[in-house]
Amino acid sequence: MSLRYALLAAIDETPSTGYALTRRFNEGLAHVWSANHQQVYRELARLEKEGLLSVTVESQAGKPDRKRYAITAAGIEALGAWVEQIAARPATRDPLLVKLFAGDLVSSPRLCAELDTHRQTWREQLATYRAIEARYFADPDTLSHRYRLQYLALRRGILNTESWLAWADEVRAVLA
Amino acid sequence: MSLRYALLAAIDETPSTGYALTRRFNEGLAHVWSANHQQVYRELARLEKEGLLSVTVESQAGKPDRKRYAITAAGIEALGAWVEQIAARPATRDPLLVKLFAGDLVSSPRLCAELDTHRQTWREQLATYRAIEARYFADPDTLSHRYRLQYLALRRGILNTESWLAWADEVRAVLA
DNA sequence: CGCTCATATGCAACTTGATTCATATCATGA
DNA sequence: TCATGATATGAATCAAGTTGCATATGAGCG
Repeated sequence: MSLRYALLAAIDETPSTGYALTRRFNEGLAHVWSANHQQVYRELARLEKEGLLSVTVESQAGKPDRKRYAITAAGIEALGAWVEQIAARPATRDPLLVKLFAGDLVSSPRLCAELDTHRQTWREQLATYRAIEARYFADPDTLSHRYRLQYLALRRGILNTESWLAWADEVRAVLA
Repeated sequence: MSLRYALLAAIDETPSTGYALTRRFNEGLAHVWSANHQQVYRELARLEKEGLLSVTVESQAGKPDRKRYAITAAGIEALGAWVEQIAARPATRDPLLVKLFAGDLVSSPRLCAELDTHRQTWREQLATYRAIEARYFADPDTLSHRYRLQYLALRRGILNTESWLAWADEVRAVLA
């Protein structure tokens, strides 16, 4: 249910095309909400049908046409109403923890190997987040309200990744 | 896809009924994988049909009949095969972060109120985890392999909740 | 006697997300 | 010339999770 609001929020910030939004939801916004292009296009079509977004088709020389979406007054209202509601925290569902739970069927080296793979991903992720932090949020005090909040979302990504890395160290120590 | 393996693992540990499993997946196992009773009963029926579980109906005096499930050889094999595969990390999808992203539509006090609600949940959760840690895992070195791994899953729950609380403090400091 | 609560099980409809397939333009390089 | 990759869009199908509804037993309470 949140994809639509994530799209509305992103488009509220900058009117964009499905293609550009897809890229954001797989890169810069992946620590907030991720979605593939099929999902994005489907939801954009729905939102437009419901009048929460408006479309303009743009012809480009040398490239296929594209549709740029902008948020409507109804869209802003819907987004505002959703944001005001207190949402329940999402349930935890993590295959890696299920594996630990089924753990006496796996050998420790095997588990360690999987963990090393993930650890590598987390390290890279953390480096990316830290780069963004240094590049765009070096001085949080000077940020506008909007970007200060986006910075907090990034901080969440950083703290989360750090906590996975710390946990990986604990696991390694126990399995060794 | 992991629900079935979480069920197999839980039943491998102790043969149980759908009712008991549902309770575990909403309480003691909620930090690993959560599921409601409809999901549990549906999946148990499938697993039995596929021969990964066997059933025994037990009559009880004064209470409805219940079905106790046990894992079969095929079930153990399927679980083992799944555990060996390296799984991709699940994508992040958090409505709370979407709200921050849409943040200039919310007032800070409103966001703080929501955060305080969640913070309360996290505190209680952390207390529960710590109680389990003290009660069952006081001396990790003496645990069997199986319970040592379950302890690591619990540790993940603890680190995760702590990192949310730390983040909540950061948010509070910025919004104040 | 009817009410609610805990135990115990399940179906059906719906929504969301993942996967597979499809189409079209143009630039670049082999 | 042909293949590849980036841009740009979407339908169709499948799997997983959510929500609503349904049923049955017995205990305890007013």
